[in-house]
Amino acid sequence: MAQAANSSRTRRQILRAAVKRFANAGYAAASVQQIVGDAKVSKPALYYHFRDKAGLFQALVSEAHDERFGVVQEAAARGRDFRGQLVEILVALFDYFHHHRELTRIAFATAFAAPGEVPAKVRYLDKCQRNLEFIHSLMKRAQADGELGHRFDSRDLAYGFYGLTNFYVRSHLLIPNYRLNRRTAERIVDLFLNGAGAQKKRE
Amino acid sequence: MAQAANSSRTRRQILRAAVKRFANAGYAAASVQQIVGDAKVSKPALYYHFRDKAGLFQALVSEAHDERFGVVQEAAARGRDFRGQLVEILVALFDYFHHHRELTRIAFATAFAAPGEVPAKVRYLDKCQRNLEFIHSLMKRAQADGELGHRFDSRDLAYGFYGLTNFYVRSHLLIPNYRLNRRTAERIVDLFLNGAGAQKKRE
DNA sequence: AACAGTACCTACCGTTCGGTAAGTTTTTAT
DNA sequence: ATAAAAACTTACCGAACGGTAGGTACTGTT
Repeated sequence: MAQAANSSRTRRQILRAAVKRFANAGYAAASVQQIVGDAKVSKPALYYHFRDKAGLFQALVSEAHDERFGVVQEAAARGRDFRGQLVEILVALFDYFHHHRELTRIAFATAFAAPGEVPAKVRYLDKCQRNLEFIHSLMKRAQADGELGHRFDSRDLAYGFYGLTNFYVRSHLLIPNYRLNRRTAERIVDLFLNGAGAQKKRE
Repeated sequence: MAQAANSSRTRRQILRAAVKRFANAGYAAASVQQIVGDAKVSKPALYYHFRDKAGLFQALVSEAHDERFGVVQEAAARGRDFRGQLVEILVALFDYFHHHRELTRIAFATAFAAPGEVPAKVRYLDKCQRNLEFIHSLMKRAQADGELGHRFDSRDLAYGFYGLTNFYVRSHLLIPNYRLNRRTAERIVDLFLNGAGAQKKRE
């Protein structure tokens, strides 16, 4: 073959199979035997491309987080005003999740997994923090620009929006019939900006 | 011994050890050998009290969910008005989570776990739905009573509040320095009711 | 032609897994 | 006193686990 090691056909097949297995069984319950079976390669082939089971998992999750982070940043750049940014971010996330359901499952499960369940190697928490910090920076800028009041601490706002978002995505993972489209994104942003108590449309 | 089977000393010891192991390692990675080791009982003692590993886990999670649901209902009954109900629910949940950190970890991890990771026996989804439906009923009643506008669908509101709540608890699980007290509860409820855009205190 | 490195393979390692068979002690019922 | 059920024990399965030793086929380089 003699391709670049990161895009070898075998490597890609292993990753594809691993996503499915990890998504459906979790890290601990997914066995490398099943993975190499699905990928139609031998076990040493897997251990040639990845240091161990943990390394395989890590490569998967790390790449997914980075890609998602990039998507969010691009979306934020597309937004005209603050509300537009939030909507764009949500739409982009919905789209990303729609096309990477299994990776998303893994990411969520990993975030909530018991400390000893998932290989401790990478600090997934850091990657999540990075996302949160980005949202936080948006909130701070919106407050500085006067697009957002100072009634709430910017960190609380970041938590609130992040939480709202996560929950909708999560619900969609569990109950896929809840359709996540641009209209949903706008509704969530309005709920966030105007509150449940708002009686009429924002002017 | 000859006690009621549900409160035998051995059984309680097994459950105590199991909570710790499942919370720290996840379902699949926690082994029954470790559990009986911690509990200082033999393996067949465990299999005497529980049908199998899945049954042990199920008993744990099921009881936790039911207890939590009861706590929420009692809290809601304590609230004077709608806002008070929401605040009371949050305070009660914060308190419950504070005293049952490990069980909470398990509950969250289970909710997000891959389908094949956790024993399929019980529909945990149903227990979560029950919680959501209860919140939903509060929202509907608040709308009927005029305490809440009709700008948002009651189900969206339930999702929103549930999501906000979950996220804060979750954050607290991951980053315990974020203190969850009554003041935090009130801030979250205000954010939910008035929205991030609100500039001044609710009258 | 000789060698080195890549990219795998078959076959197997020691360990640990969930679970059980069969026997023993303790408690309760008659 | 005795049977029987409950509450365990030690000792041990077979299967599956993650991981590896050692060999092989195929490049590309010298």
